[in-house]
Amino acid sequence: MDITRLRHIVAVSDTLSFSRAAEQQNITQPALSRSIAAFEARHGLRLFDRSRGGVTLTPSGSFVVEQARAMIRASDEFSRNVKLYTEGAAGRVAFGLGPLLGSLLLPDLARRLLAHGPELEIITAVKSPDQLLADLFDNKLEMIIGNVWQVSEVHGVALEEIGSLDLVHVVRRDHPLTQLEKVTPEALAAYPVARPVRLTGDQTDAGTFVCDNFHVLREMVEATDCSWITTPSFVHAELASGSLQMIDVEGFSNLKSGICVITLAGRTRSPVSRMVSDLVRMAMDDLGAEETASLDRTGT
Amino acid sequence: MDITRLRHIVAVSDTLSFSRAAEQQNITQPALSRSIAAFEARHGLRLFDRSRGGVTLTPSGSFVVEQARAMIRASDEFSRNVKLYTEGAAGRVAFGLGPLLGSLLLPDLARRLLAHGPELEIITAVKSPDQLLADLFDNKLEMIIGNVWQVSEVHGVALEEIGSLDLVHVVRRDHPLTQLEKVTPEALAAYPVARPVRLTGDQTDAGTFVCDNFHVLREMVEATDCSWITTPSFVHAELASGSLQMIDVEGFSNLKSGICVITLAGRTRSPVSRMVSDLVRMAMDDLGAEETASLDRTGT
DNA sequence: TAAAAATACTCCATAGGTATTTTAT
DNA sequence: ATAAAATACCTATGGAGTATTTTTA
Repeated sequence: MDITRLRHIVAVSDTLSFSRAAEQQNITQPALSRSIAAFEARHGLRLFDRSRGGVTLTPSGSFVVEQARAMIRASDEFSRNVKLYTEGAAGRVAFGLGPLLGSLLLPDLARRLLAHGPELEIITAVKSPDQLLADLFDNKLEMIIGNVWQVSEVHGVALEEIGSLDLVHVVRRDHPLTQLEKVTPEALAAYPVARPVRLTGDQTDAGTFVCDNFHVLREMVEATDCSWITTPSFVHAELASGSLQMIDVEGFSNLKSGICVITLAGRTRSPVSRMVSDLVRMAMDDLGAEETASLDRTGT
Repeated sequence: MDITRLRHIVAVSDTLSFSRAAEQQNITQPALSRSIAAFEARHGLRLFDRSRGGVTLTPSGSFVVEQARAMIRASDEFSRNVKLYTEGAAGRVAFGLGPLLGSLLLPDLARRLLAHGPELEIITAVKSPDQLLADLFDNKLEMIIGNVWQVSEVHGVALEEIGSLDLVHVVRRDHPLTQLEKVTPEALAAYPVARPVRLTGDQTDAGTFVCDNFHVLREMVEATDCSWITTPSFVHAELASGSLQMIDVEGFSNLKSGICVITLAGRTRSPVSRMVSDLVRMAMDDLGAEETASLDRTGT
């Protein structure tokens, strides 16, 4: 049952003329005549009476046209949906992020995504790396936006670098460490550490505060003696106001965190997810530029 | 967008194997591979990942399969509806009948029609012949089941005989005319006449009662001195009980009314209407046999 | 007689089949 | 090494074009 043929039928019904219908359908009149005749022969129905003063719909024709319109609507909708999906303007994607990237990117990303297509269904999960990986292997997530080091040793996944974040140590305003030109690791170890995830091998001489909510971490660091490794963009306002300050720790200069898209190896990605990771890449680039500017400003 | 191709896609999605899907779709594996590849190439989407341990759906594939299922449902429904329509088991027909045939046939006809297909939409109109013809020319009715003489002189309509009804004069029990072996037209004219339609040229010496409801007419004749021309079947019970009696009017012996299907000339009829007129024909044949038996019984 | 649909023929795109190669486990 | 998908090559069906005939108002 070719949709084209149904379009022919509806065209004749609309124009009540084989010639005009053919023109409208961009085929010749004989081709259209044959198309209609083929349908009539196959189904044993006469759709149109061609006689005195033109073409008229038979009751059968009227019935078939009604059915055909529904079919054509379905077909058009199919084409439209597939096209939108292919363009990344429709469809579903579920992806995960770590706490830092979630806090840093999601608000802005959500805005961009919603503007990108009204028929998108975006499902995000902000969790710890191991939970994200479990969901990825469970096919609950199509991709993870994460740190390179988190998955570098995991097998069965594919990594695609999409940018990097500068990482710096920050502490509260008037923290003793801000007095030092260069902070040694030993000096740093005298103060508690704030972290988004528990790290095996932490030297917890002075205490560790773990929280996967970066917004909470930020406020917490402002109010305690904790040192914290974060990206300048996320504490941009605090650095500008001075409520948080960067410190220069020996051996941690120009620390960067590679950000990548993590997917199951060998899996083809959806257009939507490509669109999302492109948006993330752009957001990262913007952040990079911003960060450089911000660092320059703070540095000079 | 060929539905066949969508069926191929869904089959692969269901079996997760090109070979098995091909078998299920009654084509060879290479043909199916090409079918899928063609879709993928045309839309720039990869539907399936063919790799380690078999075939898996990509997110795109999952999306397309979902859309395709809707499309296939629509297609199946289309085919089903057209098939049912062609068989006369679905669809709509509007037809008209005169008062006699309406009263005589419709109750039984309705029963048969409803049993014939649950997806039928039957619209009937019981009106006077001129109103029926007007509706026919207005395309409000597809056909009329009527008397031959009602339309014999009308142009633009086609007649198809489907049977005939015996007509007899009846009067109430103990009516003076029942005393006569043979009733002359003059004797008849001494009593009022019951009719379903007003007739130009009526000799209304003794009065005329016009009502297009045959059931009403029947009761009315039982209670008055009216004579009435009707078909024996419709007053079968009354003849048997004796509350109505046939009279033999000179010049009106073996009076018959030809019944026909009236349609607009040159118009192709719907399968449903053919089915309906076939049922009417059968009902008429049944009535004919019944009537003959009845007449024989009464006659002897 | 003129306009419109049907027919005759030809061509070509495409779906499908058979045989074979490639790939991945 | 084997099972399954992809490729190569061929065929045939059918959809569409051009030219022409038939129909009917």
